[in-house]
Amino acid sequence: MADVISAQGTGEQLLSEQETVALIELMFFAYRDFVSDPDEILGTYGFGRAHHRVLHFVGRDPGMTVQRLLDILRITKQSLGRVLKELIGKGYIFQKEGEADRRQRLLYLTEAGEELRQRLMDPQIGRIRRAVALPEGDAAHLYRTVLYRMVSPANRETVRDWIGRAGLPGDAQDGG
Amino acid sequence: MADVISAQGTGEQLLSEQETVALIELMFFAYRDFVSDPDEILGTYGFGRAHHRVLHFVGRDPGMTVQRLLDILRITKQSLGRVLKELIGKGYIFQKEGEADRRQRLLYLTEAGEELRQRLMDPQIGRIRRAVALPEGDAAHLYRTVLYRMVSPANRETVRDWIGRAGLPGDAQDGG
DNA sequence: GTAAATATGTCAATATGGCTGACGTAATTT
DNA sequence: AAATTACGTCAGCCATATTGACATATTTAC
Repeated sequence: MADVISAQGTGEQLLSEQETVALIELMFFAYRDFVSDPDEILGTYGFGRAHHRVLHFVGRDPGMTVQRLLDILRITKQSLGRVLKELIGKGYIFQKEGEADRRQRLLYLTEAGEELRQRLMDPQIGRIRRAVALPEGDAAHLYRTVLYRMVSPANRETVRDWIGRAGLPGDAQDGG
Repeated sequence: MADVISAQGTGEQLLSEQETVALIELMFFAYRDFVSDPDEILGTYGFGRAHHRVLHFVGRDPGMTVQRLLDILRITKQSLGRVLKELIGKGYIFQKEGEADRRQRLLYLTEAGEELRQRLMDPQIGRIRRAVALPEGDAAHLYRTVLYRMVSPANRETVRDWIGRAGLPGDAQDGG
């Protein structure tokens, strides 16, 4: 870590281009392997990554509306439609009419859905736990902070609201 | 950071499921935004994410073979074929017969290719630099370490060889 | 020197997961 | 009563991946 360029005088340093490129590529390799385990499992069910996302987020917030799911996934309702239909058809998700607003079709996981969601998540939990199990300080905290700061400022409030309960660092003062 | 479960007695701690799920989701959100800037630029060229990957990796290792590129990207040559043909056709990449082995078609960026690669990389460099510009210790180093440990052990040697020059931490003792 | 393996390219068919645009229905809000 | 919202669906298109098959040139192995 010798070739850093000093920055705003606040103690932070500007990463060299070479070091930053290494991080860009590590993002690619890490993400590739991060999704490889669930991908394999999904294959045996005839599902894809899109199904995983739906299962995961519905499981995290049971009773969510279709619109909320679309906002999180950032896809169109037509794209979601096919995936959702398959998940419902195969008995992993069911819908319930909203009580307050009967236009809504609130989303829930069936028992099979909960099971599959957990099965898909297990290898990722293991991978992350092992990755952050470092002797040097609080690696998990710093990792979370950096990932959070990778999110575009315009999206941070939404992300923060979603993650919420698991605790995020105080919002920093950068305009990325 | 209260609800951690102590682990192997080496000072590391096991992350709670809740905290780990937050990291899983942050991976998703961070990666989504991380690729959003290049995606926008690529659209104006009629290119997609696949073209970006090819431009990036060829630019990082000019003269690489097609096979080496396939190994890095982990796609089939048929998938690469179309993308490569478009990049060559539009003048961003050119091929040169290998001198030692004349079967090889070594890959290089044209000047336009170099320019586009840099243009696509710039916002990602900025995003990462801002994300790791933290007062708390060496955030970049820790971030790189964690990302590296997210890579499957079976792939770490390849990744390490690739990243190499930018310096990676000593290989740790986990069997992820 | 012939046979086998390697590096690359290409044709064809298929799957997944996105997209836009248009239209319809039911329920809620104004 | 009219406008808006929540949702679903049909149809077509695009990008990116897949498998399998086949061809060509070159290098390596026996």
